[in-house]
Amino acid sequence: MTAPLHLANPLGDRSSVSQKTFAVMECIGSSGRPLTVSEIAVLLDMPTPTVHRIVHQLEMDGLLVQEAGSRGYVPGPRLFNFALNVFQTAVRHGSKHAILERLSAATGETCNFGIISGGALLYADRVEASWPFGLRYEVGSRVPLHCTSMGKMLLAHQPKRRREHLLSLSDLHAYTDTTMTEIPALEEQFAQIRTQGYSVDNQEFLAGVICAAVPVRDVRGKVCAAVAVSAPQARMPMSVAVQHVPRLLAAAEEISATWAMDEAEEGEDVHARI
Amino acid sequence: MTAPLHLANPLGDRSSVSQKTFAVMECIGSSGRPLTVSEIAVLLDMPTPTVHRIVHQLEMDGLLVQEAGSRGYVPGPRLFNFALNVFQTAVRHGSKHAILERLSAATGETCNFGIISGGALLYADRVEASWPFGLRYEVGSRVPLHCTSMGKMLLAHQPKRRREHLLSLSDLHAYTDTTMTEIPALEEQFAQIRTQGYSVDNQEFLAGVICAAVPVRDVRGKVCAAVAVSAPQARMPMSVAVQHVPRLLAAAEEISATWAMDEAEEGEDVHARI
DNA sequence: CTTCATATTATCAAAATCCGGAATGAAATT
DNA sequence: AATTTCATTCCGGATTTTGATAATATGAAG
Repeated sequence: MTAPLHLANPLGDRSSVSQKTFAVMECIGSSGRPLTVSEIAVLLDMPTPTVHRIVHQLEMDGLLVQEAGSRGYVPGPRLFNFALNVFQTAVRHGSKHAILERLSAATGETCNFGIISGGALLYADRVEASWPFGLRYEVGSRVPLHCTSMGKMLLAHQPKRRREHLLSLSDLHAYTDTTMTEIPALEEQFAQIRTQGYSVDNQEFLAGVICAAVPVRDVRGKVCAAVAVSAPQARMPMSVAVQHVPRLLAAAEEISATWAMDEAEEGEDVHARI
Repeated sequence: MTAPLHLANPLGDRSSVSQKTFAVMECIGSSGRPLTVSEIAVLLDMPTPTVHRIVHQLEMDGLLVQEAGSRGYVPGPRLFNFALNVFQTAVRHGSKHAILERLSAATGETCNFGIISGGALLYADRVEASWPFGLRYEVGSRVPLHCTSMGKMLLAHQPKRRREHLLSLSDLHAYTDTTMTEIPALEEQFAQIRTQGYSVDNQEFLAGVICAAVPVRDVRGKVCAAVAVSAPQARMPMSVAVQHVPRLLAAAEEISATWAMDEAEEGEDVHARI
């Protein structure tokens, strides 16, 4: 429970069966070729009997099939079908991504869209600037809430109760010497964030990296996500970051608008759609 | 172990955690809209706490995310990425499908590609004839081995040991009055199938349905899959079905040829590809 | 603002599953 | 035929899973 959430789990935990099972499917999916039981065992560093059990189960479920002739396994029909369905729901995702791309083009920097997920900030979408810049926090990564611009923005707009809960899950680790680790100081900043309408990260998580974030509101006006721009200080000092805020706000507004459209499509009974 | 495999499990067993977990993901994927914990519980007929636990775990793993604002969950970035990978491996699958389409056009009937999977015959691919014909065994379905043309073809070419094992798993259920349920009679037919190079199903599984199948061989010449044509007897009496055999053989040969191409691409160290 | 109905999340002891080393069996390679 | 590699089965101890119950949060209605 007091899990070390510091950074994103790079390949996922593997403590539960489900996690191991998904890891096996992911492994086969990303390799793009038939994999044998023992190859999977090596790639995932798991005991052979365990992999065998999982693969066998997945075969019984129609999720994997043995490539005709060879000994390797490939995604089965049911998995293709599942992948297709997941993909079709991506249209919603699409319009948001396009907005981020325009924002990135306008600012010339990397732009992110984040939400709170699992007690941390999840990079739900991102568009990289074309600049050569080593640091890569990919989509799906999780970063701490208390020392990132999007994290602080979202914390600032949580109900007090939930904010306290979220902060209690964190150890408020000091990643750099500007990281804020005291709750009173953070609360003071949250108030300021609510007033000024944007938040910044002045190298509080990664030395040399500056970010600025604005809130994204849902149909009812509640803050539910954030949009941010990030870049090395050398290229984007704080004064420049702040100048991007109006553009960020415009993009956030556009994203909110896409949700209003979604809303119109819905409204049926649960059973009607399946 | 003595599982009733008669027909395909329509929505999959749900005895293990992994199966339940996948069912939850599948449910969200196929609904195409955000689903809440309790909606999922209703749809899958599972206890709410169980669904809650699974969803929470999936959220932690980055596979699901809570749709900004709402309480419903949608596929997360990691799941999109996975779906993309699974899809990319479909190109390989693609060439086989094109061959089946040509075969279906040439014969004017529904054509299938099947393999043995999980002790039954799995429809790994199929192309439907445009004729109006109610019966639909979709891709991913499993049918018995002992009373289908593809099943008998594949059984006939298994090593004796494995064939005995596969038959022992089956209860040799009599689906129609032409179904063969005696091992000696089946063995006799297997010998005939090996000699004549094709197998037929004379309404042994479904009354009124005729099928003919030929073997597909892997690079080393071993039989590893089957191609079949099927249609209602009214349209395709046995005499007509047998006339399609040369076309079937040609298609099987084409499919084998695509594997020879695959083979050329492979041959690297396991670690090189991930 | 308070109350009520509904949905979500936490708890916990019993029960079932999972685990993986070791042994065995099958198949490819030399 | 011998050798090596890979796949599969076994099995009892350890860990996880389970789901009824209860506490809590949310949102609507009064």
